[in-house]
Amino acid sequence: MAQSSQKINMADVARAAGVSMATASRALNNDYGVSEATRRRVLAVAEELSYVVSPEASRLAGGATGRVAVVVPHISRWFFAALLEGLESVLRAADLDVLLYHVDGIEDRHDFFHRLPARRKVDAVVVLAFPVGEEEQRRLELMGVTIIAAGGQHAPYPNVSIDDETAGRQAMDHLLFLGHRRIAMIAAVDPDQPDEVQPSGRSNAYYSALRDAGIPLDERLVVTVDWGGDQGADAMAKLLSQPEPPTAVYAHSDEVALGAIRTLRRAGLRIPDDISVIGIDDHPVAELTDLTTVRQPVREQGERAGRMLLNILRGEETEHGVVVPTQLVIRGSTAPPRG
Amino acid sequence: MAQSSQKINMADVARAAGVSMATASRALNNDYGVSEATRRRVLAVAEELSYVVSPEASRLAGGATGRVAVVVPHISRWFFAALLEGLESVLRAADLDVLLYHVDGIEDRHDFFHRLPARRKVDAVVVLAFPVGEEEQRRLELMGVTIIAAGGQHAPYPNVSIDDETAGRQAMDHLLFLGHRRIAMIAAVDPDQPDEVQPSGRSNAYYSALRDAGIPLDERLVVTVDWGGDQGADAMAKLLSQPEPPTAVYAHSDEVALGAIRTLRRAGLRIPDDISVIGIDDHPVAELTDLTTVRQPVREQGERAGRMLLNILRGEETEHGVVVPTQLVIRGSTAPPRG
DNA sequence: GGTCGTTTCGGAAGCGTTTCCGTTCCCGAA
DNA sequence: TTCGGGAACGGAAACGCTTCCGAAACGACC
Repeated sequence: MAQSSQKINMADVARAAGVSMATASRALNNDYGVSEATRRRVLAVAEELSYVVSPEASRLAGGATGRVAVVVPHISRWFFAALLEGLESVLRAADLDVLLYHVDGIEDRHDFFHRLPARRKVDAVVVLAFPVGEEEQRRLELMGVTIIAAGGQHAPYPNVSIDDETAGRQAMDHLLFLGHRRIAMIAAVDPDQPDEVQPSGRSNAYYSALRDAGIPLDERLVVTVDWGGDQGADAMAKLLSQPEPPTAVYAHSDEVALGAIRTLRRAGLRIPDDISVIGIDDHPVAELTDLTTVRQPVREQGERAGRMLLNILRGEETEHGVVVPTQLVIRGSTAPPRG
Repeated sequence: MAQSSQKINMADVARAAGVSMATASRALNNDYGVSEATRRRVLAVAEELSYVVSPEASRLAGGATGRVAVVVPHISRWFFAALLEGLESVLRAADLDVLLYHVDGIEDRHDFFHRLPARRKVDAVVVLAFPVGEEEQRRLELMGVTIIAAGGQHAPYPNVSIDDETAGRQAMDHLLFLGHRRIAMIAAVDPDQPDEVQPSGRSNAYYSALRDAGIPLDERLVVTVDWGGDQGADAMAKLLSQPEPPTAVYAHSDEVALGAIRTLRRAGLRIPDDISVIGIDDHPVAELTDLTTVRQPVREQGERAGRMLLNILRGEETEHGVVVPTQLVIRGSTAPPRG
């Protein structure tokens, strides 16, 4: 049994199976043009010799890399990590390797698109949760690989995401349903994504909900801040300093909502008795802090994106834009206004 | 602007730089035997042509892959994501690509080590925050690649982490300093890491702190649960159901502490007036929820691990075991016991 | 000025596949 | 019996790099 466990290659397999390398290659790849008998023989020999094709050589000679690049910002935030987790799971199940490219900050991002380190290293690129600019699009296409997007603003690529406006409406409608009329909004923007100058779906929801409810807009009740808990806290402080503070706060995300709550608590206000707060996302912490929110299936978005990619890679048809549903989750941070 | 974006290879670069491929290769790889002037010229041309070496060809010919595998569990938890973030940043700065292998659950993990998908695909493997078993060690070594660990139990590899016992002592000593004598511990274990049967440093800290303070151990004040916020909540409920509840709770992690707090709040208890709670980690949410905790520099651990790896890959000397310091962060969830 | 040691550089042989062209073989149709 | 056509298979040229080995250039030293 003590065989020379030297590095054996396809030539060895071919020889042992009594076929040419060409045929061996075809058999090993389940390619067209090999008789069933031959294929079986080759496969058996390969198994016997516990041979596996060299991915490097395979790729060099023209095959696929079996790798996909994932570009993701802010990876230590739950949302992005969860997205990544979902994506990775289906990709790896399909025997694809995931090359991680974390881009934080606008310049980091520029750098990435400028250098395109993924070039000729992957079969596809998945852009997680950020908009792709014109110039960036061009460079991406230059790579000549499949591209898809997930979890974010609709890129011009196949993508999966939630409907932000609907999610926002679910939150606002809940507040309105409870009887609130003086509702503030803490809008959060990602400072690293300047493209997002146009009003977001989550903001639109605020305006349309008020309009539909016949409540006049009070500009002072809208505060826009950079994304983040601390920013949420600051925003809440600003809101609180007004002559007629809101009875409810609609925050664009759970983290921002948590920040707002901290300010509220420190100010001695009770939640939801004195003021209601609602977020969006259903961050795991939301459950631990009894925060009412609108849940979006984050991991699932990553998974869907992964499956989409798989389909495309296989040359199959696939949906182009998938929208996954969101859902109101009522917890302890919202209640009817006092009175 | 419409340049032919054809695939260019090293031969093109060499030609453009007026050198042979051999020299170009050496220059691109920062190899020995190229004059500084030549090297610069080659690099400039490469940049100009936005050329990157084909990892496949490079590897095939005997070079390095320029890739490192990162094995990480629970990626959507802040701790792991932050670790990864730090690691990735230094690795990418060094032009190494990161292959992400997410292993969740014990079987997933076994599967990984059994198949070792990273085989021949990477130059090194970084194991993030989980202990490596005997058998796994063997298989890892079989790969013949560099291996390091970060953020976790000391593996038999170069690694960086915190001193769990010290961290625990910082938390316990704070509670004791405030005057608490009836202190409970909610110990958290990772259900996916059965290796961790031996008492952890965080637990040891509890016992030694009590001993040093001359406080007799009350077994009923120790609850061990699986890691997680909900589990923390359950543990707290158990603690609360006792005839003589604690005046302070030491939780192994911030998430667990938050869970405990939820139970406390729901029970109508006020924090820190009625009961103090302290966690470990300084999860971003801790700041938002005014949770006193012991901070560990997570991102930094990832970065240090990355630099260690870089050193090793370069064949330089490097420290074998790095311990980064932790620090007590006093916020609003702890106070002296009610007198 | 000649010899020897360094340093820098080029030629070319692989590395292990895939795939483009053929070639052979077999079978049914004419 | 011959011929055409398709299936099965083989030869060999890429694929893009690294590296061994030797050549050339350049000083330094005697």
